Amino acid sequence: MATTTKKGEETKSRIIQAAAELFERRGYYGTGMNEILSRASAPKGSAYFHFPGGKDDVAIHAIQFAGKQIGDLLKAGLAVEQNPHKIMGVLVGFFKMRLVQEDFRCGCPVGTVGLELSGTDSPVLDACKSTYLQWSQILADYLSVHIDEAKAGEVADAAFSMIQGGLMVSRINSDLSHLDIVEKYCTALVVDTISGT
Amino acid sequence: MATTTKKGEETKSRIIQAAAELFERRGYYGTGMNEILSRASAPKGSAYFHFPGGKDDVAIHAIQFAGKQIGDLLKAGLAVEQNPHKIMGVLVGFFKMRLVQEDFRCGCPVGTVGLELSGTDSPVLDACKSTYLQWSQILADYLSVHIDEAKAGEVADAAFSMIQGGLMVSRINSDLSHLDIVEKYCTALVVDTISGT
DNA sequence: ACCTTTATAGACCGGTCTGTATATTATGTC
DNA sequence: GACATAATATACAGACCGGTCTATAAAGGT
Repeated sequence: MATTTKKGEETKSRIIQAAAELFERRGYYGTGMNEILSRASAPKGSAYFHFPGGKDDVAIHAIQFAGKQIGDLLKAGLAVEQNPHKIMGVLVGFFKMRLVQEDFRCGCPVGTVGLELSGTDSPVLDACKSTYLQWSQILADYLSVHIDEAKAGEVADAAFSMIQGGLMVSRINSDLSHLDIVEKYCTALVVDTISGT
Repeated sequence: MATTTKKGEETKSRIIQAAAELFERRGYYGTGMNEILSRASAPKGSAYFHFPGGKDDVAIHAIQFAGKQIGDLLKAGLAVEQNPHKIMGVLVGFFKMRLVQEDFRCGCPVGTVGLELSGTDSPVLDACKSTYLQWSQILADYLSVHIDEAKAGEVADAAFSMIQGGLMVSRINSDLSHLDIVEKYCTALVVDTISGT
């Protein structure tokens, strides 16, 4: 009786992964269920079996999946690089690599969907919000080792906003220069803060 | 033999305005022609008469319209406030007001559409790019009065990215705090740059 | 007033959207 | 192997998509 089968779980995660990629590229409204399923090589019946809540259900899982993935990469990067002078280079460098690798068709897996749904009460938007919160917290935790907690949260939010903005503008312009500049001033912000200006 | 009528121009601009509002709220894919026309109280025949290029044609005009509108407001704000310590407060304050007034359902009329179409060769994306360029240039021109031109361009791009990022994050979170922090650090950036740190 | 052009009006087209229904096939337990 | 359930497969439904078409109405020039 029961217990989910291995094949079922694989199909489910294939759908989530395909959805995450497409939502990141073209947003919520620009991505169709049929396209997701075609990319995941899964039939419609499987989708609505694994995700009875429909497109929203898929989108929530996709956002959470992508959010955790990037969150883990951020944590890993921060753990490796202890030098505050270089830490922003690591973070921004990670996003620059993503941009180039995917020909500026992706960047942040949350931003586009979040903007499209902003101001609504969609549960998908809630998933976007909590993903942002997670990422900010990771950065704040790192900074709180060097400075007091309140200041760390503020600087983390500032750096997070800057990176998000640079990522968006660079992506739209198909040009890394904005992200380069953000990296530079973000580094200055962190260094100045830690050295106590 | 020719000369466009007044009524025609009014319909056309009503369509552009309705489109600009909807594209800003829900992006390119989330906005339908029928919805635009219903909001503009215009029939389909008028739309495809004034915009033979279809949805893309409407979107380009909408982006350009909204871009010029905001550009003019930026110019006006910068002209009134000559104190560099306050200038970022003026700019960010303008966007904060927009967010609150529209219940976080709008923010930047270019960002969402730009992200959805990023990495494509859509002419709509081109309109987004050149709008961003215009805005950056306005800010750079203001700063170049106080500092040399190269530095002004760089700082303008940094401030522009920061504001865009804060605007996006604040909009998604339905919370002005990120934009508040961005305003603070953006002011510091401009002041430090002008005073020559 | 007449006639050309501009503009409006909306029915209509093929296609795609999300989601449902139902039949069939794997899968795991006993 | 029998049996229940997990999972797949696909046809289908109704709404909506962007866009075309033709007919009609308003406006301007002479």
